[in-house]
Amino acid sequence: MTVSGSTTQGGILLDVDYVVTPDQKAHTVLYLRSDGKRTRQIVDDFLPYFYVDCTEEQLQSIMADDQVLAEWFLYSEPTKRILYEGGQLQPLQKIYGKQPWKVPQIRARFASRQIAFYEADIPFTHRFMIDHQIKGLEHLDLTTMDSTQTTWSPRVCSLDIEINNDLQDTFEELVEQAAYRVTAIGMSWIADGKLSSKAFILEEDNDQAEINLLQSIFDFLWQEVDPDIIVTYNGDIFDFPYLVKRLEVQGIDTRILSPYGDTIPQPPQFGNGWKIPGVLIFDLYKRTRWMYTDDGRKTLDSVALKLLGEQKIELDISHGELWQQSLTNSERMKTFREYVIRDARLTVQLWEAMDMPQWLEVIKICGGPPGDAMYFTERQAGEFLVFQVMFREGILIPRAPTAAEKKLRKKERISAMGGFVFDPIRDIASSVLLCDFASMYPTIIVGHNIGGESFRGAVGTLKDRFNSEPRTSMAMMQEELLASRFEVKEQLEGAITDDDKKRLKAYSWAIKIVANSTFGAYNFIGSRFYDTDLAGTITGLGREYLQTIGMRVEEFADGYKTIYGDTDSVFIETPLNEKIQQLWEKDDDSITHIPEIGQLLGYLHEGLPPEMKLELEDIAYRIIFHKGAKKRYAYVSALDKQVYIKGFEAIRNDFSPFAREIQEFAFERLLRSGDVASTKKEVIELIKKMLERSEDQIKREVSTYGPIRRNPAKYKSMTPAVSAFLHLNSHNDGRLNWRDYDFFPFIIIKGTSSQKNRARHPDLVSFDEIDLDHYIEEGLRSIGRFNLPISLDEAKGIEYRDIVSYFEE
DNA sequence: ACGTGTAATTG
DNA sequence: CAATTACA
Repeated sequence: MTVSGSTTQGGILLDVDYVVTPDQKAHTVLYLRSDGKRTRQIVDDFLPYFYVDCTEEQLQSIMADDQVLAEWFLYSEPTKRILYEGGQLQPLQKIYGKQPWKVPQIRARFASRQIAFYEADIPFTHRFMIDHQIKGLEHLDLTTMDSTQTTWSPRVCSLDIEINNDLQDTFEELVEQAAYRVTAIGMSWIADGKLSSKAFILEEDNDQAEINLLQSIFDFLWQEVDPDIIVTYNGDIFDFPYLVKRLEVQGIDTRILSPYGDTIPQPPQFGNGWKIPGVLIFDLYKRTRWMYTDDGRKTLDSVALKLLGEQKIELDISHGELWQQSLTNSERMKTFREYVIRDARLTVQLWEAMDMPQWLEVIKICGGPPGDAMYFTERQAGEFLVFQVMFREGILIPRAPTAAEKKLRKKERISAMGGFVFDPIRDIASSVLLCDFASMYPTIIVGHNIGGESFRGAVGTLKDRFNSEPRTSMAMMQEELLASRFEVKEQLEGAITDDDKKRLKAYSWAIKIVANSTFGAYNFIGSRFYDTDLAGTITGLGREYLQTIGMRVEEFADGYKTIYGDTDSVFIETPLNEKIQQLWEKDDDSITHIPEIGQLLGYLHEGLPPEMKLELEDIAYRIIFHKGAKKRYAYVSALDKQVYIKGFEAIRNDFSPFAREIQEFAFERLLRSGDVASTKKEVIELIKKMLERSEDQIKREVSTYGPIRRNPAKYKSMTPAVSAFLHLNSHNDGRLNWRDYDFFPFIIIKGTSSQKNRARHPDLVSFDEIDLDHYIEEGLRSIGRFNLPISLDEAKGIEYRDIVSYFEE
């Protein structure tokens, strides 16, 4: 390992990239933040390689008659690696070569000779991270190539451009020509916890002024702000492509967009975003999918309103016109400046509000190159950590499936069975222990040494399907994650400052994400680790353990009963009424020592692998089930006295807030009082009061959101939300685009025909049109389902318009 | 573009 | 019944 021309001992690894030398060799570029300064280092002796299953002699004779191969090839070495499937040690040739991008072409020459190859589909920069066992965004020592954990936090800066246009065109149309002047650029950045903003505004309407503006912006960005991360809102489809194009139009070298001034920005590839070597870039819009906003859209304003609570500033004219007026009117200039700064500030504030710092923790844990890992899915992050462990242990990373293989998998797949769910045996119960397995599937994987290396096949007893040697990569990875999560939890208990707590919580969250995401990969057709038999064995073990626990509860002592459970949880009814009553009456939420609980948990742990831990999650003073329906319950905690609702309509976003409030109130009253008759009265009182609210408030509360997932024409069965969109669109001459909405708000208006004919956008509904009966019934219907006699008929004593007339008839 | 299990509504 | 959704 040689770092050529190294001027530094090391630093925070911001990203990895590579350049090609004139003799067609790949040199790795490490981008670092070293003692606060930006620096890059070249590694000149890390080469692309992969493994082939043949002898040295074979390799030589192939090389002799294959010109393409010989040209790429540099040297080879005999080696041994463990095969992922079956875990056998295999002698192989490790072959090194020149250009990384030629690997697919080179491996094909072995495939055509029926020679097996391995790890020929790991991208070069990924290979670098894995082979050096290093982590991004952590401190990298260049002399030892070791990563160490730091508490470093990046400098984040937002970038937002304005152009002289009324934005009637689509982003694509604007970018196509880049015909309009850049009139302003806003930046907002956080350094040492302090937020600063700056607006650069074009003050004259001529080319030279625009050129000067564009140049000064990047001087300022790289000299003064010096960001590690540039964050935008829609920057991938607008700000970056527009800027690059506009720089070209004005004859400015696009390399000013690089902190080193010598590389050009790279457009998105494989679903990534724009890249500028040396700085990380992220478009926040990418993470707003399926976010609930008030108007159902995902503009910066809608998302900022939702997450930052900041109201939109309404402009009476377009951005372009505002800029034009600002050239001669200082008041307008002030407004324009405020507007530019505001958008930049909101964008940088969203970075935190959208929990992006937490995702940086995932990047650190998984060890992927930060520029790519920024765009990883949770599964990809989990898999990358497995790659890191596999390399360390000398196990070959399985090949990614081709498109054809994925298609075949989809066709032939027999999905693994999932978790087991108990039928609730009560409508209502008290003194119930809510227990669950901590990280159930990860602990099963560790406890049984599960993985492709040890799997003997889906035959025989579940517990006997895995060899104990070799230790699998998945089990090792999960074991390490469980240990570090345990460590973080201990640190968290000792943490004093809010900053430390926040950092540790983010880290703990990230570990959990990475651990949990890998199990699902076994059942995912796109994964390298796809194996439904293996997945089925894990879930099968889970079902076995859960059912055993369920039975053991009742063997423990009289009065203990399993009344419900789902996948990794058991709800245990106990005879501890007096002690739990005492807990309930205590003001704080600490657990008074109840020896029976400890004894029960001890009893339940007998026979479990040591890694598996059944934990007491909460104690329900009272709990309600809808008998016969799984995954639905509500309880009040004897510890923190809060009401928790799971699965019911009261927490479902496809029910109106109006109906949800009715159900939530009913649960709240019933759980606390335990009295059906008084609850019933109180619910009726509540509905009366709700109907006395202002028309505006009621209208807001009956507005419900439904998703628009595809082109409305492609729906076989029209949902109210889609039909409300079509209705609104017909009032806008068909100009609306369904893609602008993730969730579309609608209100059902009075009438007798089907809902799809009565769904309207709230703006097109007057209060008198609202079908209030529909919404009251929605609320009452869900209460009626408690199996507790609060029926619809009884509740019809409510006095209000239509129901009054119903009684008069 | 991690997984399965489940309940509910609409037409 | 199928289609659709959102939850655990």
